Amino acid sequence: MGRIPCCEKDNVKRGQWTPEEDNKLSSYIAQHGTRNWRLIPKNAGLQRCGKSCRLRWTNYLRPDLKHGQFSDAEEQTIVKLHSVVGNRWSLIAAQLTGRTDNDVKNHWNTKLKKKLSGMGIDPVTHKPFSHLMAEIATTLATPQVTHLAEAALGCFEDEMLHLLTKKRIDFQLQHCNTNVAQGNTSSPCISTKHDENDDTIEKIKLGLSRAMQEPGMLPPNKIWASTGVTSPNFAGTCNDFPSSVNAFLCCPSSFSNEGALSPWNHSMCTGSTCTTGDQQGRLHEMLGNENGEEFEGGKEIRKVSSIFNTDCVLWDMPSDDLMNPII
DNA sequence: AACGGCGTCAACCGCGGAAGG
DNA sequence: CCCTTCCGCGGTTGACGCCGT
Repeated sequence: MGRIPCCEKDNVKRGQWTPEEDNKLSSYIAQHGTRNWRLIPKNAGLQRCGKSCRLRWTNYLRPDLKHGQFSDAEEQTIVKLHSVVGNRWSLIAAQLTGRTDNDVKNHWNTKLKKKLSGMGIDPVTHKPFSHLMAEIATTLATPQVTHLAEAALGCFEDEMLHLLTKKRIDFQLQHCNTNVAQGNTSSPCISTKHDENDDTIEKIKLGLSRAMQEPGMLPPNKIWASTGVTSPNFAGTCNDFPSSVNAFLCCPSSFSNEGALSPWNHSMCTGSTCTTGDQQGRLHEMLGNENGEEFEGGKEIRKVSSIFNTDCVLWDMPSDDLMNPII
């Protein structure tokens, strides 16, 4: 049972490659090319698995590879493409000159995921955490919503509190410091802040509960169903949420019904502005024809042109209010 | 100086699909 | 068609270096 191993594990070296091994592999490939990886280590005089040789070549030795830091533009491209194609690293890497899928994957896992999370965006769905919470709420009956709100707040409390109370807390701290500086130590700074936070939670819960009771709450996730695309990364549009939820969830007017064709508007608009022209061109090139109707060789078809909306902001707050406004 | 925690990145593993007999 | 082999992909692991205590 089981799969035949790609090589005899007893006879192959594993772990880090030495410069000598790199030289052997590089010079062999320079002479003979990369046909038949299984034979390459034997012919090149390497005690390595063919698979290991391929990996070493494609991820490190290839002369067209770019080593070093990812630029801002590259990061933006990764985030945008990831929001469209998910963890298809080879596809994403193909859009970045000199980067491998391993590079992109590592960079995503070590840097970009954290950056997005720090901004209050779920790196899996590319939606604000709070948006997800409201989305879950729409699937529940009204009596359950209060419980949901409580449970969800346990998950997203930090982000929501940050967004909703940052200005107020900043003001309180300033106010408190001023009092201390003036010798007025009777001001209950800490307890006031705590009470305000509790108050904010109650307001959020109340708002969410009300939101769930408004008509027309269910977001139109027919976009994906109608095109046959099976994506767990559904996102509704801003306009489909009631104002009480929209207040801290959505982009403004640019999310028209046309914009709703792309569920990824939020991630496309990370930060205060959206994709630049030439980036859009490359993405269009990758995603399909000028009409944006083709996707990856026709395997998956849907409209993509609306991904590249401009002038939108992630929140209805200035970007410097985000936890970590890096993009 | 020693240690532990953490982040980064190269490398490995196993699976699925393509190609060829 | 079926089977085998090979390749590519994405997830995971482990080594290593840095940093704080």
